[in-house]
Amino acid sequence: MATVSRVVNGIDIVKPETRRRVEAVIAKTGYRRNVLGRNLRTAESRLLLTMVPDFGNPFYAEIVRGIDAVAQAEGYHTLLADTGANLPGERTAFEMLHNRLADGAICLDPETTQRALAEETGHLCWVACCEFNPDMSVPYVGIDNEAAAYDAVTYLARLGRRRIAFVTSDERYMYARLRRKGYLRALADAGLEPLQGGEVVATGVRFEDGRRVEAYLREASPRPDAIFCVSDTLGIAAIHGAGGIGMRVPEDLAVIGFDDIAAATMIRPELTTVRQPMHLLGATAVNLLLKRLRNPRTPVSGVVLPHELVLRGST
Amino acid sequence: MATVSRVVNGIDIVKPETRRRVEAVIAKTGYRRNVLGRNLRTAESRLLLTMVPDFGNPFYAEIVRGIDAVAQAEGYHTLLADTGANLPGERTAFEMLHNRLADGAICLDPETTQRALAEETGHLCWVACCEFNPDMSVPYVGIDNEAAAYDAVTYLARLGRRRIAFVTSDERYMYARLRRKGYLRALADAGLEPLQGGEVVATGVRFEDGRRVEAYLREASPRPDAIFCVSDTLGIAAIHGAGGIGMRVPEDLAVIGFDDIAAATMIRPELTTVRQPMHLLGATAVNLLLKRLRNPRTPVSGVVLPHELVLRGST
DNA sequence: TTGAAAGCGCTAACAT
DNA sequence: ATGTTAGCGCTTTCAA
Repeated sequence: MATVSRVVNGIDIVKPETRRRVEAVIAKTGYRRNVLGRNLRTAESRLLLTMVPDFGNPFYAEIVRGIDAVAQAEGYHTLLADTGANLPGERTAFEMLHNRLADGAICLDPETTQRALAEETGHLCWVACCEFNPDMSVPYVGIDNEAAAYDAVTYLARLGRRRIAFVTSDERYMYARLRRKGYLRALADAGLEPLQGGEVVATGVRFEDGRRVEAYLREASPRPDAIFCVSDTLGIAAIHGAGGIGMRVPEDLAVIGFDDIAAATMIRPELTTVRQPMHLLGATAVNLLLKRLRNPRTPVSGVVLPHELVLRGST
Repeated sequence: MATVSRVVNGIDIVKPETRRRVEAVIAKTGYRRNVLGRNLRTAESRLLLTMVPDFGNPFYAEIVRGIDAVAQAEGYHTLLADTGANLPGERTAFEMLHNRLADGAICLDPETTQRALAEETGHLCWVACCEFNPDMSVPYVGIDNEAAAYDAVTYLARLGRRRIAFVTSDERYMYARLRRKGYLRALADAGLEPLQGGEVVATGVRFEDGRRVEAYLREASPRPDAIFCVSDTLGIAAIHGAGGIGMRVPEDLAVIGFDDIAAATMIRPELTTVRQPMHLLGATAVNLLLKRLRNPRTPVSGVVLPHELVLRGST
């Protein structure tokens, strides 16, 4: 039994002849070691969990690819949990960490949920990605959302736009709150007033949620001459909605989105947006996590990655 | 120890007084049973795996929601594995089944990979969703892809279109092969010849892969007057590409996609497409899986769900 | 109704 | 270099 274990784990104090024999039997019987037993014994699974608030948001896809690429290279498996952006869903995922079903997790969930959990999780090993709160004593990686929004809105103001609307969604997300802050600061610095009634709250960032934006455009008075959205999906909806009521983009309405998902260049006009380094965001998150996993005493650290305003036809 | 186990599992031969005491201690000490130990003992995890070939394809999102909804209602957890549509990725996921880390799986991977695995998997419990081969002796749920494609192309022909192009992608997917078959049969029945050079093979079905479609449109000679795509993402790219070379949709080019993802109604013109009952597809898959899990001797069965041609502005 | 004991499959320490 | 033993945390007989 012990020798088989050594062979399976590649511990090389086994005599070649013995190893050969063991391998032969393994091949013949189709034996496979039960990972459950191993995990129970070693209290390690070499499995990482990615907690995604909404599987349907294309923004997360590229991040997940970044995560998977690094994790795989480091000999870890990855699995995704769709938490539905709520506490019970996240708790379920953390349960798996407690049970040592997974060694660590990367959490993309709203900052509010993260905070609620940070108190319960004790010593569990996880990092925050995209959504984070520097005060939370959890390692994180993300961008400077306020600065990014500031850049986008300032650009609109420089273009001469005066009535700049703002489309946000679920403000349980820190990123949404910060982008609003950046929006307001940019307005102030440009000497502009927030547009009356120009703060639109969508129910989420799925394409479907963009209907709310279209409704706003239809009814707005005064009409905006520019619109900054916290997500590309919403920005695309804004362009669609503008078309529906005969507003021309960008002549009558300039639109800026956020993320730079693939669909942003599949519409007309193409969407100006703030690009996030999604792949790198995911890759960095895993590296942070692995560092802590290998040495739990590694001090908590945060990484802020650069964003980039990508100019296209919608402005 | 045994009594605690009884309390935790809600076995009600425990004296109320004892139960109360146990619960008090549990609350005080923050004890939580280790699921790994339990799984090892019971050889059951109450966890289901969904194997997704490409996390970035929005088509899968709604299916996954259907899966999660039913699974949760039945007391199962679900986790997603991004297999990358390749054998090693899928094998890794199946490994988890072997290890009893999960009880069963729903597989959305290409039929070719599925088939390769069906031979290795032995008695593992899994079902095929969307992608399936009725001859494989694995339970499945999907739509009639050939008939659906036939309907779409026949509709184009009835519209008077004569030069109907076909955009497909990765033909490791059975659905792609079947849709091509439906396309060809519809042409034949309408007395049309396949358009010369009008079969475009994209590298995948992501938005990015749509560039291939745009290139085709730019260079095609003769130009098509209609185009049927095996995916909405590709259909959206076709509309985008048409705009880039001054072709009007639908006047110069009618476009039909496949799936009815949310983005289909976020572009102009909106995309005519073949709708799949995604939520139901996922829900049915779980039910099939659960039936087998509860009684492994349940005969292998297949379910074919109805599709629907949704008419919009692109035709 | 409760407790004691065995064992799920594995790995790590120890003894050979 | 190999085998023996103990024990990871749980559930499930079996006895009390």
